[in-house]
Amino acid sequence: MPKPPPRRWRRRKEARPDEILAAALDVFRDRGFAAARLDDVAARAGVSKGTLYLYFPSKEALFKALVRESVLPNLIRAESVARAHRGGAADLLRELLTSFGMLITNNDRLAAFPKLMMAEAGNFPELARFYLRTVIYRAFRLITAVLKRGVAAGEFAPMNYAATARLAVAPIIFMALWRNSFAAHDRRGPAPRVVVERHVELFLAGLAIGRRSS
Amino acid sequence: MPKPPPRRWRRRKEARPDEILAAALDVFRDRGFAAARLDDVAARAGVSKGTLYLYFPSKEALFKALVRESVLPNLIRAESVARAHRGGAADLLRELLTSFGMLITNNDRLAAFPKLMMAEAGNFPELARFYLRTVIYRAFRLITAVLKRGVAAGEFAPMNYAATARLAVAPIIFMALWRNSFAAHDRRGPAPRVVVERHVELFLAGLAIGRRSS
DNA sequence: TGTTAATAACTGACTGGTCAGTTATTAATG
DNA sequence: CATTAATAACTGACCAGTCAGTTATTAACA
Repeated sequence: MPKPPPRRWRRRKEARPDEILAAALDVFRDRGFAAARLDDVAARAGVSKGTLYLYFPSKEALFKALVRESVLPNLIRAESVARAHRGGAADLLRELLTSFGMLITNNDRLAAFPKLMMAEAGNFPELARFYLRTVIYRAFRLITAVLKRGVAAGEFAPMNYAATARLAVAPIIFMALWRNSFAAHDRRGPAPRVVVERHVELFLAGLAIGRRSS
Repeated sequence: MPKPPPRRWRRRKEARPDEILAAALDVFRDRGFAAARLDDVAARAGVSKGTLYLYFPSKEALFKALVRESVLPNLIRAESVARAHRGGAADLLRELLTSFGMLITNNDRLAAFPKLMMAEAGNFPELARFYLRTVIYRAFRLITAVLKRGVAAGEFAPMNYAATARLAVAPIIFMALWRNSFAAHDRRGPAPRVVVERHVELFLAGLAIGRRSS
């Protein structure tokens, strides 16, 4: 009796894109954009390399799609939290920074983006401009709005907004980068959560109207 | 009349290593470690690729030599500043962070290291461990010592040292990374110097004994 | 309802190009 | 003229993107 020929693959037009994106994010996270092999992405997605190109025209397009699907929704959620918030600016800022910090220290896949961008911006300027416009400027705008709200309400001392907005996120981004670079070799370091909490505490203390530092 | 055969190259055993290192740092800075071509390094050093291998056994060895020659001396200088300092811990910390910030925002070549390490640590774990041991832990140890000095003197409130040491340098590293990734595409951003100054101000204000933040 | 023609999802071998590291050879120097 | 710094051609491995061919699925028809 002739063996029934095993089914070698299935048509799954709907499910492919998401599976490919998930696989791509994992491989990009582990190896970086340039060093990631599309063969590996395909293998992880359970598909052949040719199939990748049925759904995404290039490696770069794959990356842009990832930013839109994985990063942007979180930023949009943060914007709506800010819009809905009714308490003080310090409270809102604490909430935004803490949840950003938790998100990025608990979620391996999200933590990959800062590393990917920092690492590859130089060699893929188009990707850098895309990320800057789509994510970074938008995040800075959100933070700046909260800072201004706080100054207007007399909660925060007057400040250089652009510089301070960068300082609000810098340590959180730093921890995300750390997680994807040195954390694997660093057994002594403090838990990322602790660093984030300490940052929020220190940052808000510095922002508050009151004693001068020197 | 026979043309005098032009001299095609010179023997310069002493000068080569430094010239090669300088060229390598430039190329690594511009393209990252993995994407840097040794052909480019050689060309920039005015030498052929084979010559590189007379002086350095591998691309990785080239990088380690760079860390030892370019990064370490600055760290060692900072340690001796700290040892010699006779004023308060806040003063010393301000001085260390400011000069670190100035160094890294004014010196293109030094600013390259954080980017290189963050970008390549995943794919070159041996390099990551080397940098962690040789540079990062040593820098954390220095900052921690200053923080402890400040707490002992009653200048700073008690704290989690490991977390706070990371927060002291995080924004400065962040600016170095920014400089090598997004700065080229970012016309609006504040001057790095301003961000560093603002960080030092904010950080020291947060550290000081006094009002609680909430 | 079983057979077959048409379609489109999917495969994987291949191409063209890149680059770290090697080696046979050449030329500067003492 | 022996030594060795330096060259440049070479090798082998790697990988993004392509495309001719294969197979699952659907639709038309008997």
